[in-house]
Amino acid sequence: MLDHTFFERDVEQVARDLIGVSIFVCDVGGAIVETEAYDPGDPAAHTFRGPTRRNASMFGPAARAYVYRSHGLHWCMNVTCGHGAGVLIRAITPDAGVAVMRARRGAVDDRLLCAGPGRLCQALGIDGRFDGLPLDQPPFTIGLREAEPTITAGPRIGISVAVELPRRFCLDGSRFLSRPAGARRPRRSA
DNA sequence: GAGGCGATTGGCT
DNA sequence: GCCAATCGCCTCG
Repeated sequence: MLDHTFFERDVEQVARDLIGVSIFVCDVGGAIVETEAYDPGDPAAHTFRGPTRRNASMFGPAARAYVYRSHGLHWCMNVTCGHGAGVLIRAITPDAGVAVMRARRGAVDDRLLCAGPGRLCQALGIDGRFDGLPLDQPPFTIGLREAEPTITAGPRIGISVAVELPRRFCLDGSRFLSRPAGARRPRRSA
């Protein structure tokens, strides 16, 4: 189990070190394969302009969930690192509870079950009620990674400022990324 | 108080 | 490739 000191480090390092870490919600989940780092000095971050009602949990304790609604209909989850910094979890491998994931997501290709922040939250049943919850307590379970992964860094997805900063981290060779490592535009086929 | 827009996704052309 | 869905948050007046 990762303790809070893991999350209270440089946010880019946390984002790298989360690749390969398993995350479950009520025993549904898998290994993280794609993350993005955000901090308050970053124009692309929700916390760039200081605390607001929405981003309050990002300014709270580290090692908690920051869950926000995107485009009015999707939920996305970050891991908080304290002081307005956090790591967006963009994709995991569907390892445990795949039948539950398929039921929640509808009949889709398994590669797309958790390939994207909105898809991932839908598959794990994460919504606004999870905002601010500690990650080291139920319904969450965080597992240690088994081996040192090979990681590729590249530009983040879906932002309009600070687009060139290489703050997206992907597990090399994963089939479950929201789009290929290093790419700059959303995956089209789906 | 009003208007614009988004750390997305899925469907249609 | 383009665009709608959908609504809360944020900015500005």
